[in-house]
Formats: sequence, structure tokens, C-alpha cells
Amino acid sequence: MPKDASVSPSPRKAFADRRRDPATKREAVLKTAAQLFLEKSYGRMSMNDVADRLNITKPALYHYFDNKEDILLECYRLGVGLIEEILNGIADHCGTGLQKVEAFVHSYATVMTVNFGRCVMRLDEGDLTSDARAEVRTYKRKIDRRLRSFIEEGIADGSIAPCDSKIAAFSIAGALNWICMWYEPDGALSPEEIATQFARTLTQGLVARKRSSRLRVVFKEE
Amino acid sequence: MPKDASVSPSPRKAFADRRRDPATKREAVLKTAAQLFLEKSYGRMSMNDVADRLNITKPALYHYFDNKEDILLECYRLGVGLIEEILNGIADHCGTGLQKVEAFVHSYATVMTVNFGRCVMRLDEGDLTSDARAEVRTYKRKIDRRLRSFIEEGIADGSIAPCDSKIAAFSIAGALNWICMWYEPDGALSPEEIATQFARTLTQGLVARKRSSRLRVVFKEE
DNA sequence: CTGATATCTTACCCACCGGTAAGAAAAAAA
DNA sequence: TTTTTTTCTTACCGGTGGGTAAGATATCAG
Repeated sequence: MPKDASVSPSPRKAFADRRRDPATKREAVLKTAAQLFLEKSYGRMSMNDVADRLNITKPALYHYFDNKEDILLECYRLGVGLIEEILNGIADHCGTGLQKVEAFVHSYATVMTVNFGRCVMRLDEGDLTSDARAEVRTYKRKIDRRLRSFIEEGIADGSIAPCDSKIAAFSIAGALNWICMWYEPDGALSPEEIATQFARTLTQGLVARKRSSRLRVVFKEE
Repeated sequence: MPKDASVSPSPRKAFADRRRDPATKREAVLKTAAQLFLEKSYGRMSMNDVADRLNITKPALYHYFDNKEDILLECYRLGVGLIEEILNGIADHCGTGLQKVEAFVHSYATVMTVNFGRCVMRLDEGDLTSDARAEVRTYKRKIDRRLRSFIEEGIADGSIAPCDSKIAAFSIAGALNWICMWYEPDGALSPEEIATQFARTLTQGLVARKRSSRLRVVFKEE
């Protein structure tokens, strides 16, 4: 099972020899930190945990990162990068506001099943210093504003029923963000299944359309 | 503004004198612990924080509770109690599955704006010992199963469009649980506003129904 | 081969946290 | 008052975690 070793070697092996290759070692730290962070949360993940899993000692980590916060902030930035990619993709791909929301939900749900993506929403602002917190808040507001603008666009173009876009955005974002709380990579639900049904449920709702055999809907122009 | 002092005195004053009144003192501990827990999360909330806010010293707390986990678990139980109340209320109040889900969302959203309710979803299982974790998981599964049963009921009675009830329940529960992450008691959004729009959005979706002045829907029995 | 540089380890510091031991001070019971 | 019980404080312990100092070891440039 030899993958492309130059791209994604097992993080454990990145520190196997002391060849000078800071980039891949940094990457290895980030990957295992993200993994551990998801397993244990920021507060319970110690620098020793990270070091142990990489078969090195704690001080070695400080050769590549300033401190614990620095590591997790970097994971966070990678995750945000994934999200911003999909946001830009949606802006181009024109359509109704509703279609944009649907595309957003589908893509965002998928990102929430990727480790770095999950880190974004698992990171508690309370664990950060005020500088880092400010940065994180900026990202979050950007994403929230974007979703809200899609909803408002939909209301304007008639594809979305009038509503408070702020609350609607919180509702959708909440459902999506919570994915990282229950999703298990080896679980029964595949990312694709989740993304598809989320996109459907969050835009169309649960309610059955009146198209049963007993009832028929007729649209009449006036 | 004198409230009923026998019911809810300021937690700070509960320990003002040493009169023997364990019940209200316990309650005061729980309230401030819940408050602090919401402000700082379990890991960053120290027993000293709680004691300081009550104007006592740390060991005094151990007169009323066995340990830190015991305190938060008690807060958790109070919150779960609130949720189970609404669940039972909905079971009686008969109606379609969709109506039950709607009622659930409305009530649950409201509970998520009450401190003890918020504690339920902010409590990270990873912070607990295995015994407590087992208890917590039991409660959560009970709630999840209940919501899922409402959805399945709705699919059976035709009020809800066929879907994977598991994913749908995760979606709805996620939106609701996430409320405790952004809700601020003194913020712009009132609990009632939130509950009402959540109930609407999560059941009906965002999509505009074709009921504009240009179109009219007619239901015809066959 | 040699000196310079990057990499990593051993040993340590300090702050904090959950929890306890032992006893003082107040309140209730006698 | 005296005794007993509850309530609360001072002082402390063991463990852990982030982070650093200082030096050993390997890699690389020349």
C-alpha cells in the first residue's frame, strides 16, 4: 500500500531520521496535533501527547512552533482555507440564493468530515489569547456573513421564504458545525450521505409536499 | 426590585452568614458553577473560581459536593430534567409527527437559553470519568431516540417526507445544540424569537412555497 | 576532515489545580 | 453554660502541564 511518500508519509515516520526537512516535519506535527485535538480537545491535549505520538520529545516541538496555541491556530487556518475555497467556488457558480445555500451546505458538510475542517469548529475561543481570538472571530464572522448574504439573496430573488436571515444562518450553521461533534470517520454514515441529506433537509425542511395520491397540487396563474 | 428572596437569593449572599441552610447553599453553588461553566468551560473553570465568586474558600465547597465532576453532573441533571419535561409534554399533546417535531424544536430551543439547559450541551464527555460518561450518554441517547421517533412517526403518518431519520435528527439536534454556543442572555435575539423561527425553519425549510400573488395552490381530492 | 548549523534530548522550573488534613469559629442542642 | 455538631479556613500535598536552559548528536557546507 505505498502511497505517494513525498506528499503524505505517515506522521510517525516524518521524524524517523534527522534529515533536514522542516516542511514535512511541520506538516506531520500539524496532522497529529489535529488528530489529537479532535480526540481530546485543546485543554486535554498536552504537548507531550503530540510529541509521544511522533516519537520525539516535547522540546523538539518548540523547534517548529512557538507554542501550543501556535500549532492549533495553524490547524485552524488550514481548515478555514478549506472553507473559503468552497465559498469562492459558490460565488462563481451563479444561481438562485436557495441554490447557493444548498451548495454551501453540501460543501460545508463535507469539509466538516475532514480533520482540519473539524478543528475549525472544535476550537473554543476561550482557550485562546486575545490576539488569536480576534483572528478567529474575524474568520468566523466572514463565513457567517457569507451564508447570511446567500440567504438574503434568496429572499430577494424569491427562492427563499422571507425570514430573519440572522437566525436562519445560525440554524443552518449550527446543524453543520455540530457535525464535528458526532461524526466518526469509520462510522456508518458516509460524508456524501451526510452532505446530501443535510443539503436537502436544511433547505426543503422536513415537511412532506402535498403530492400524495390522495391530493394533487394545481398551480393556476391569475 | 425585590424578588422572592426565599426562592432565588443572589448566590453571593447565600453564604453571607453561617446559618444552617444546606439546601439553598447547594443551590447557590450549582447556579454559580453553571454560570462559570458557561463562561469558561469545564476545563478552565477551577474550584477556586467558584469559591471566589461565592466569597468562600475552596474547601468549603467540598462540604456540599464530593468533587468537581459531582457539581457539574448535578447541573447537567437539572438541565436534562428541563428537557425531559418538554418531551413528556409533547408525548401527551397528540398530533402529527411533524407537529411533534415542531413542538420539540420550539421547546428545546427555549431550554437552550436557560443556564442549566445550556450546560447539558456544553458538557464535554471527555471531561468526565467513565461512570459519569455512561450516565450522560444514556440521557443523550434517550433524547436523540425520542426526536428520531417523532420523525419516524411523521414519515409514517405522511406529514414528513421520507428521509433518513438518523441524519435528520442529527441535523435538527445540531442546530438546536449549537444555540448554546452563540446565545447571549442580553443579546439582540429573544428566546421566543429564536424558538419560533427555529421551529419554522427546521420543519418547513428555507424554500419559498409557491403562494405568491402570481400563483395559487389548489388542493383537490381525487 | 572540520567547523558551523540544525536538530533533538535530558533535566529542570514554576504555576496551577483538584483534593485533603487539621483545626478554628460559629450555631444549635443539652 | 457546656457540649456537640456543623460550617468554614489555613496550610499543605502530589501531579501535571507549558515552556526553557544547556548541551549532545547528527547533518551539511567548505
